[in-house]
Amino acid sequence: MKLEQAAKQLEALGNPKRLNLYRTLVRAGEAGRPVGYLQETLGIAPSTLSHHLHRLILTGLVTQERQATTLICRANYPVMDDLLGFLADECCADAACGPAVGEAAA
Amino acid sequence: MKLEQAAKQLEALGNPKRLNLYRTLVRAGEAGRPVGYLQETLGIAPSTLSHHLHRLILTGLVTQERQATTLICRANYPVMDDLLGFLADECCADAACGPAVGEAAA
DNA sequence: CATCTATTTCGAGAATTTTCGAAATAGTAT
DNA sequence: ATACTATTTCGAAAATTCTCGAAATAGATG
Repeated sequence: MKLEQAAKQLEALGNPKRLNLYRTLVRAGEAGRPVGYLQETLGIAPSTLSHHLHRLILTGLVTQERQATTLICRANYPVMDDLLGFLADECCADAACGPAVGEAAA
Repeated sequence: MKLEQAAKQLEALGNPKRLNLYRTLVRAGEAGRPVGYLQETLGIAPSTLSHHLHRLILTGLVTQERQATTLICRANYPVMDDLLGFLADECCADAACGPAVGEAAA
């Protein structure tokens, strides 16, 4: 996985509307969801949804399959797994990777 | 983890320069890296780097610690883990998808 | 205090994204 | 072919992001 592509995918997910859309598909699983259903559920204009969907599809995160006049959208799990792997993979690759205790803003 | 915050974090990572920056920190581990080192490594103007760093810090993905005049930057692993969890968590929650049935939040 | 290094803030121009309505296209059925 | 539903493409306005140089700030040291 190249950095450029990972960035594209993260950018695609980094918009609330698109993330919500993608999550809906992730939860839908193999069944997928038709574009029309997504449009009603998310409450955005058809042209706007189409635009967002297109971006998700370009990155490979979502696929579509035609069923008559309806387009079924599905989350592409392997692509998501690759992306998650990319993020987690090189943890501490350049250091002695200890247990990473969280001094986070708790 | 709220959708809005996850989107912010993904958006922060969804820029090649920032993703590269973040990856450098992830690989650096607990040692972290000083801003100046990052600036040279990534080859961008100090003000630009500062801007990107600020965005990463706002989302919680990166933390800073002062050491004299130098600022050490570190990846905040727990935050990344939360984000990865958010993405993977609800896989197929609305479908028959095997073992992913621990969800009571939604 | 003057000065040096490290980093951020300010201000602004260029590029990109987001949004939507209107019009176009894909597919089905009559 | 005509009509109908589902979805995309086009065109354009508003908002946001990205970038950098110049000036400002934080902290250490002489």
